[in-house]
Amino acid sequence: MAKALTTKFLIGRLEAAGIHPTAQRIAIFQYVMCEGDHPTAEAVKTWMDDHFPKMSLATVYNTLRVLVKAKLVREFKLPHTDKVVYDCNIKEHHHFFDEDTGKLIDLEPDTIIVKPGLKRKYRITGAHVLLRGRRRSE
Amino acid sequence: MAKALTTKFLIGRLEAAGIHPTAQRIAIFQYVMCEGDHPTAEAVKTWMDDHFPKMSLATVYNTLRVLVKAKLVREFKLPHTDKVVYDCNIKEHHHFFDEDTGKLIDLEPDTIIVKPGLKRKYRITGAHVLLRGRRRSE
DNA sequence: TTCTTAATTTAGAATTATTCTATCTTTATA
DNA sequence: TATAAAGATAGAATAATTCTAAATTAAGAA
Repeated sequence: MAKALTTKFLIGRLEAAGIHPTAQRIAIFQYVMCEGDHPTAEAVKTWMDDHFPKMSLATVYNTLRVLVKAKLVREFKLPHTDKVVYDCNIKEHHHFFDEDTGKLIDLEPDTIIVKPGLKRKYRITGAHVLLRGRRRSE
Repeated sequence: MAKALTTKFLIGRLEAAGIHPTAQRIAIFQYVMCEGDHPTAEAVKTWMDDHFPKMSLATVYNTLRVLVKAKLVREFKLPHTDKVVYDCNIKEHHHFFDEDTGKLIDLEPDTIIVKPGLKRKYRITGAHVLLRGRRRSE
C-alpha cells in the first residue's frame, strides 16, 4: 500500500521548503514518503543501491538530515533498535511496536490520554508513547 | 535527597539475586540506588574514578548489565541522549524530561491511559511514555 | 558559450557508546 | 596449599553516525 506521489509533487514540496531538488534528494524523499515504512538510514541506502546509480552513504545521512530539519519527515529514536527511524508522518503521533513482525505502526495521538497532573507545574512541549505487544491469536 | 542504604542491605539484595557481592558491584549498585539520578555508564565511571580505586570501564558496563539482568535496576534508552540511562526504580513507570535542567523525572504509570481500541487487536506487553517540557515560570 | 562561484556529493577518516577478547587477579574450596 | 572458577582489567573491535576535504555538479554572470 505504498503511497504513489508524483515527482512533480515531491519537487514542489522540496522547493516550498527551500531545498534544491537534486536527483538524490528527490529519490530519498520519495522513498521515505512512499516505499519505506519507518526506514532506517541503512534501509534507505539498501534501497538506493538497487534503484539509484551510486549514492553514497554520506548523502543518505545528509539528505535525511536536510529533510528532517525542513520538517518534511520526522526522525525517531526508539528503544527497539539502535538505529534512527524516519517517518513520513509529520503529525504528532505515537508508535506501536509489533514484537512479532518487528514493524512499527503509527498510533493516533488520541490513542493515549496523558493525565493533567503534571501540567500545572510544567508546560509540556512534547510527548511520545511507545507501546509494544503482539497481535492476539484470533 | 540521595537515599541512604546500608552496605549490608545492598549485599543482601545482591545475594538474594544470586550475584556475588564484590566490592565493585556493591559500589556500583550503591551509586545507582542512592547517589545517581538516572545515571549513564559514563556517570557511573566518573563517580567511581573519584570514589573507588581504579575501576575499569568494562567493569562498569559488565556490572550494570548484571544488575539489569537480575532486575535490580532498569535500563532505558531514551531519545534525549544517545546514552543508556540506569534507573533504580524497577517498577513500571514513565519519564518526564525537563528541558531546562536536562533531568529525568519518574512518572507514575497511571499518568497515561491507553484507549481500549488497540487492546482488542493486540495484547500490549509494554508501554513507555516520554514527556518533555519546561517548568512554568510562576 | 565560457568562467566563476556556490552548492552538493562523495569516499573515507573520525567519533562515540558499547561490547568483546584475552589476560591477569581474586576468591572459594578441595 | 593447590586448583579451579569467577570476576576485573586494558585495550581492541564494532556499529551507527558525523565530519572532512576533495571532486562533481549546477547556476548565474560576462
